[in-house]
Amino acid sequence: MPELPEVECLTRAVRGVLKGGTILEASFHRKDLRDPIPMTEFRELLVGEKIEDVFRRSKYMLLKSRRGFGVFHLGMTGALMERGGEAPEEKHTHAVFKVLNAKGKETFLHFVDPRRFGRIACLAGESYENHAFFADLGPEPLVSKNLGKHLFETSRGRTAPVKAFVMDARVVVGVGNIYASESLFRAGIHPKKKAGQISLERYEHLAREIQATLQEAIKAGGTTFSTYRNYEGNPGLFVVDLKVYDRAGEPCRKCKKPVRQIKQTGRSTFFCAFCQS
DNA sequence: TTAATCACCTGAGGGC
DNA sequence: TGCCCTCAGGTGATTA
Repeated sequence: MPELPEVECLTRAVRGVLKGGTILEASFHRKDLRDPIPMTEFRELLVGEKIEDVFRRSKYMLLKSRRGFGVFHLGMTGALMERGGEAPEEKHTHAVFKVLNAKGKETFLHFVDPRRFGRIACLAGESYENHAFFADLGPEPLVSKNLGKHLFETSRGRTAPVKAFVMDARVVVGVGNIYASESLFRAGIHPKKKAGQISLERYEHLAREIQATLQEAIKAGGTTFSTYRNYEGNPGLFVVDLKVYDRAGEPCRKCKKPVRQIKQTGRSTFFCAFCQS
């Protein structure tokens, strides 16, 4: 499932193809995903325009043209893959973009999303920061130099469990269910501990582990479960390094006691009751 | 304001 | 083999 590392890997791949290039055609095979797709506006803002940049904010990938931004979110099962032709190769191919890359070669990008939790949107103008998608977002964990202090200060007075707290994109972006469980395990913090009761020292430790976990996942090409595929259509490799996620009942990699699974705010949480307090 | 719950959606997997 | 049910989770809306 795409989280920040997967979107970062995708963004880097798409940047290599599309920055300095042009979208020649945009074909949409359905009118809506999570939201209606603004097909006409998307074509007006991006088709035929030079793509000046491709970048990521939170779990969104943005394409910048002279006239505005294309916005992609992969939701739960989304993927954007390079393909040799225009014809959909998969059942849930919802959009196909014919692209002329910066080197003058034609290629096709297919947006595939079986569960349709993804999003294709566009924004007119020169800035995106004030749009509803982005206005309330917290800092980027990979570039924030004072993430631990930020988490500590933001959490004062909060009674929500720390796992729900770090998954809140208004607090810090990009920490999804997998990496929240993994980072808390690595920092030795129990996922049910109240966010407001955790010390600055422990938040600084957690911040380091969030950053390290995300960086390692990016290096490995992202995490894969049943549906995630990267830009080339291949699975990510980070699943082999997961310490607790999806390992309920298996021995903890530190103490050998069984990893436990609980539900928190409707999500599965995996942790070691002996290593995390 | 904060926290919890629900809906959206489809495929995988288990039980019968 | 086929049907039914449950589960998975990012995000935004709704409720408490």
